[in-house]
Amino acid sequence: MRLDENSIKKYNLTDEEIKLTMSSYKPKSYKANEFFLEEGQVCNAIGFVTRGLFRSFFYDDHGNEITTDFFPAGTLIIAFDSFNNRTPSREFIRAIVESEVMSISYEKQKELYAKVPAWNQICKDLADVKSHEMTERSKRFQTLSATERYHLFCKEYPDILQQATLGHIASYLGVDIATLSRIRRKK
Amino acid sequence: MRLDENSIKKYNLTDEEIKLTMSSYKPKSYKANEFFLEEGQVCNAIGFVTRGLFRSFFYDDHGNEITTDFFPAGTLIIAFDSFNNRTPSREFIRAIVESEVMSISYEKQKELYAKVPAWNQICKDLADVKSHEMTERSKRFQTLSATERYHLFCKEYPDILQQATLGHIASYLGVDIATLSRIRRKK
DNA sequence: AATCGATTTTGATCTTTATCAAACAATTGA
DNA sequence: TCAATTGTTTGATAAAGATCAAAATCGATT
Repeated sequence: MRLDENSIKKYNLTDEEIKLTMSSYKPKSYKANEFFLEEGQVCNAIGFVTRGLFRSFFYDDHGNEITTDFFPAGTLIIAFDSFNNRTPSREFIRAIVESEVMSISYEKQKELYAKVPAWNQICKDLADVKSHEMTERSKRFQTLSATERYHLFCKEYPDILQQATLGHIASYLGVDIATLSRIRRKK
Repeated sequence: MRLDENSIKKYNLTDEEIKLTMSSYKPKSYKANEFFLEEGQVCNAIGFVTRGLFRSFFYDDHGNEITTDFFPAGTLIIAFDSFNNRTPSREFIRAIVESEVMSISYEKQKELYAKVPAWNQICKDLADVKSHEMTERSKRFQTLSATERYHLFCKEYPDILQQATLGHIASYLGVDIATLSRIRRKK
């Protein structure tokens, strides 16, 4: 989920509101492999990735890590369900490389809702974007082969391609590691 | 997306608000194969299915109909992207059997926002539910075989199983028709 | 009841993807 | 720098799923 200066403009925030928003966010650094969120925790913050790359994943029945999403710089990092419903997350979110995040706690976020009304709309829109993204992702599984999904991934996320391992990408695309290795070679 | 009396209770609507809401919805009947929404139209209404079954679909590059969702009684029927962004839909929504829908226009919906504040929260929550559903759907494509996806579908939607064709379900699950026929036989 | 169209099943075959195991390469930390 | 770990490639083989075409079934209509 991407959030940048342009996309925020249309909400016409006042300088005061922008200041309030900015001061609510705190920067934090993450070493490679450090967790933004561990399984079983309630997701207590929304993070805005300013540098680096994260991924979210869970363990399937066979104990394999299944990557569900990547969070490069410029995107929001959040365990949606856990954050919204205040329930323990069944996912991990972990830095792939050294990263930096501006984050805001659940409580601060609630305060912002009251002080900066536009935030309600922003969060509604974020939920819409998220559901759109997930719908597109499902459509690809419905209609594309493993090879096609991989090529689309390469085109869309050339940056992630450099930093994530083959294994991360394979599980994200729902393909076996060995198979993805062969797909990659053929290009 | 399901919406029933129980799920609506937590918003503590006043009698007045409930009356306003109810009077904003108009019933409409659909014959089998009639369209709730045709491709290229802007989705101008949210519908609440009271009877019957709908499905949404689009055409892929080879001209095949790809079913993206089913809408049985008790669920909301809406082309999310189109409705929210006021853009022409790339999907069709069509009745599978004779059906009935309570629907509200985009404009009326906007009015409700103003008159019944809780509707903002309801719609935010609906977006959250939608993104949750789509995330789960993606996870299944990532981790389950065609057979496993089909069995889960049978368990979760025994009613749809009776009314939709094999072809509808096959494309929904991302499986070839012939393959799904064989999967079904083996059970 | 006969017919038309749509849907489903089936057989034969081909392609894609998974599995298992081993070798190889890269990375990290002592 | 040298293990030790982690990640990637490769080969052989099996299983899953797609494709094509024909036959069978089902429903609705005349």
